[in-house]
Amino acid sequence: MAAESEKKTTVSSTVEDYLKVVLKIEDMKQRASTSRVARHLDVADATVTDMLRKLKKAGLLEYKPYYGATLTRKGRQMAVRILRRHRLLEMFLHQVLGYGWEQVHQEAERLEHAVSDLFISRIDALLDFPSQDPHGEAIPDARGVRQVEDDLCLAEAEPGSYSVRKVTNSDPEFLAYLDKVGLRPATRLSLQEKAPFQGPLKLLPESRLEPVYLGLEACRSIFVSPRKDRLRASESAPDGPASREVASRGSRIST
Amino acid sequence: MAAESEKKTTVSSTVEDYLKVVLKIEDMKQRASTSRVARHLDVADATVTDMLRKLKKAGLLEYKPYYGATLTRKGRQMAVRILRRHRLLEMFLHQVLGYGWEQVHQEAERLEHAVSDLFISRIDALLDFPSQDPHGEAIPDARGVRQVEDDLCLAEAEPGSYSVRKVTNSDPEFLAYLDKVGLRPATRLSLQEKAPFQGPLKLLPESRLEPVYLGLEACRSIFVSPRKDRLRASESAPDGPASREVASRGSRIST
DNA sequence: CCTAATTTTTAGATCAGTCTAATAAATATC
DNA sequence: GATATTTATTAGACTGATCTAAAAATTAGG
Repeated sequence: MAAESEKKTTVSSTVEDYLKVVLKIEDMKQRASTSRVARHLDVADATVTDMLRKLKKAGLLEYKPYYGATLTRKGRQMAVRILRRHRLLEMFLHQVLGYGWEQVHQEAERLEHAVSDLFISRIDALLDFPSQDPHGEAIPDARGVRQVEDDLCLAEAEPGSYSVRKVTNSDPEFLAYLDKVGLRPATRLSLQEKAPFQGPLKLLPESRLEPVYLGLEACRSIFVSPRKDRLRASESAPDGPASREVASRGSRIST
Repeated sequence: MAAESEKKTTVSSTVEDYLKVVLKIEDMKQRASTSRVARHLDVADATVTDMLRKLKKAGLLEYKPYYGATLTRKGRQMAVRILRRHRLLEMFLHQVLGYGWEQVHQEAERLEHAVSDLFISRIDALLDFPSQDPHGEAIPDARGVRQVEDDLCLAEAEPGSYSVRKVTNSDPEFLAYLDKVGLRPATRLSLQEKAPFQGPLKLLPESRLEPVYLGLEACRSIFVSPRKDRLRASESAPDGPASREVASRGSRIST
């Protein structure tokens, strides 16, 4: 009895993609329904129904017809492993091969299925075990542990001072635009105004003279953390501890 | 009319593998017969027959039933492109990620199908446009031009002084063994004796006190060039010119 | 030149991943 | 709560890459 512990199951890159998407959806606190998964992968709903059943049989996720999927520990573990590969690869492409942050996603998307564990551990060491990727997303460590991110969505933020923590959108056009207006991870900015009726936000990124107006929808993929350094005087210690390393972050990501 | 020039046809990685194998066989001056291709790819003969017909239809090779395949310019071009990717990747893994020369082949075999042209051009520059891979094989340049290698097979060599130019065997076990006995690209050695009746060769690699005995079969994958530096005095200029760069070679490949 | 051995091709299947069209279940609306 | 809308599943089919077994062509031997 028992046993069945560490089986080094190998799956196709298609399966890896399905797991990744389910993880992503679960991370967004949404239900991984057939159609939602289908939209993310750009395949027909029927294809997803089939595949989810196959993945259930393989023990990678639970699947309830007409409801959707939930990763099992095994499935989640595999999904996190791919996520780690993806983000480490992005960092590698950015730091070592000089890719722009808007270029890394596409390439990593293919490489994540092709590189070996050795490759991953070598680039991890070469990059000095980074904890964020070029978009500011946390890179799970070798054990699969993901650092908790403590940020808020710019679309929901009130006027004030912030730093960009991460951008959760991989569209190269969009990222290139953000770059152009000076909005990148670690950039400091002040949110000056929110126009009513789903209107745009008026932002002033550091090292910019003119404000930038950004649509609410676009702001949904930008996450920030409040900056307190303006109000040093009144600072107490309001929110919890947990490892933070804002400094190393800023320096690591740079341009 | 005319036209049909530069079509950026994209093929599956399976097709890339077939083209690569046909190129390899042609390079060995052999006929790319169904069964030979099948052996290289470790698939059934029938599968190859099918595929060769498909590739013929795609204009990548000529195919005569019961004879075999010949690459067209277009097919050869694609095959050389993969070869370039493969070898550049090997060099990258060796030089940048510290892979042993016996480890690089397997990884490159997967990556060559996944990396973009941008990736290739970036590592090419990073490595300063290398002309050989870690096994001493020529890396085609961006235009697909392959530097002519001028070497001879150790299995055919007469006793004398040589340098290892390349090793055309990707079996990690074998390469690890060569490494252990001090035989690597750029190693100087003297071939001291050839035992008769397909017997082993007695070799003395530089920086070795004891000779190494290597079977004839193993020697078939080692290629060497004669060293004249022993006989500096009597040196004339016997064989042709053509760009040679023995020096840069040695220093580039190193350990 | 005729048979035997080898090599290659044909025929028929399988598997993974995908699709479209039709049907069925769940959810929303009045 | 009966009907309409949306969401999912089933059914049937296709494509690319592969296999095995049987048939056919080529090559080799006497």
